[in-house]
Amino acid sequence: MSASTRGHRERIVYETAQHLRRAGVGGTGLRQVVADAGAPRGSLQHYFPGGKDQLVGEALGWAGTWAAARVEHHLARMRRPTPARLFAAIVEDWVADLESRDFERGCPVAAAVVDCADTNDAVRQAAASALHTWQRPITAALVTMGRAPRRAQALSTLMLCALEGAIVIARAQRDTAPLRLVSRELAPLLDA
Amino acid sequence: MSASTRGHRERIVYETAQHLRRAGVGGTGLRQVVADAGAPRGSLQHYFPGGKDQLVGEALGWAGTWAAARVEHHLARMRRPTPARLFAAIVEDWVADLESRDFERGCPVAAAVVDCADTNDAVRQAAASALHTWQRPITAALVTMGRAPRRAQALSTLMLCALEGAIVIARAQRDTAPLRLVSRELAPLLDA
DNA sequence: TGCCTAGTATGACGGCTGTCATAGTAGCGT
DNA sequence: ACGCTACTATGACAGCCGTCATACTAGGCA
Repeated sequence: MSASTRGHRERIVYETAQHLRRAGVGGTGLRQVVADAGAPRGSLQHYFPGGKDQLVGEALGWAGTWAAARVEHHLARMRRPTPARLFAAIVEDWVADLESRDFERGCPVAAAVVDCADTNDAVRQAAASALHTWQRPITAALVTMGRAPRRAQALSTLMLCALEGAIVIARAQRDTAPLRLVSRELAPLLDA
Repeated sequence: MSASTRGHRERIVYETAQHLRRAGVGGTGLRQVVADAGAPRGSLQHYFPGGKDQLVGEALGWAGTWAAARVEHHLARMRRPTPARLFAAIVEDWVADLESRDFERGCPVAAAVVDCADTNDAVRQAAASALHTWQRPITAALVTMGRAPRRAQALSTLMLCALEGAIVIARAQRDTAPLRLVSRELAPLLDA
């Protein structure tokens, strides 16, 4: 397996995730994905014999892993981390992304859930798994900050709910104010 | 305009909204919509010359109006309303809907944003407008409960963000726990 | 009676979708 | 040199999509 071919596979997964963020599952065409990835069309049936479902599933897996890595990244950079500061850092990532790309892209997990939760259980499970991958390091960090495990779980769930909803509303309004608002409003509750 | 034909138009709009909730914009086929609405296909180009965009826009408008009516309904039934109690009532609507329909349907506004925010500005504006229609009575109610206008606006935004995100996550996990959680966790903050 | 409008019916159109069958190439191990 | 594997290439397939053109029916109104 040469380096370039492995590159093809990874680039297809990455590009799929980006397409999901822009147009959802139904709006993501596989021909367009491989074209944007600079990969040959034949790679699709070679690397993803499970078809679109497999590809979308891997894209969600990649997104979850990436999001978890961002959480770790923020934690590593903080001198005195608190739940609210962690949340603010995650939110700031999204503010920057939305503003720099003109609200083009949302969360791929939300896109998959909205399009497939009722019609495609494999994709729904992949979305749930990605969410879990994302939430786990947040919960763990809150525990190290002194919260009881149950409490940490509740607070990280609250963070993700507020964040996902704020992303949707921010894109609808083309305004990042909702994101900043949830970060600010939840801060005292998170650090209490 | 006879009663039955007006019924056709309204039923098409309603059925479109329900399809949006299940499969998003891309997954909603117009032939299927009119079939489920019990309406003739010809009604589509007669009532909605603007095509799918117009239809989706009207479906979002209907959804926003319906949601606002639910808010008023809850307020009318409460003896001593508080922000947290209003939020709990709205959340309970969604818990009941998700549980009774096996997590089939989410929020049509979120579906439209996720699928079209980048590719279809008319639909995006309709979604923003529906959100506004929904939020307005909430904000107004918070003002009558004694919050300053700015504060009421912030709190109602927080409510909708947490709610929309919790719906997405609940559908991913097929579990209404996130909805109940945001209702419980935000209560002290809302009623503070 | 006769027009005019509202609503319905139906078929066709081009385009895009995911999937599959088939054939081809490159390169490495033996 | 041979064969095997990894990967690429390409065309065809059926199916659904939104849209449009065209023609039909019924009912009110003059």
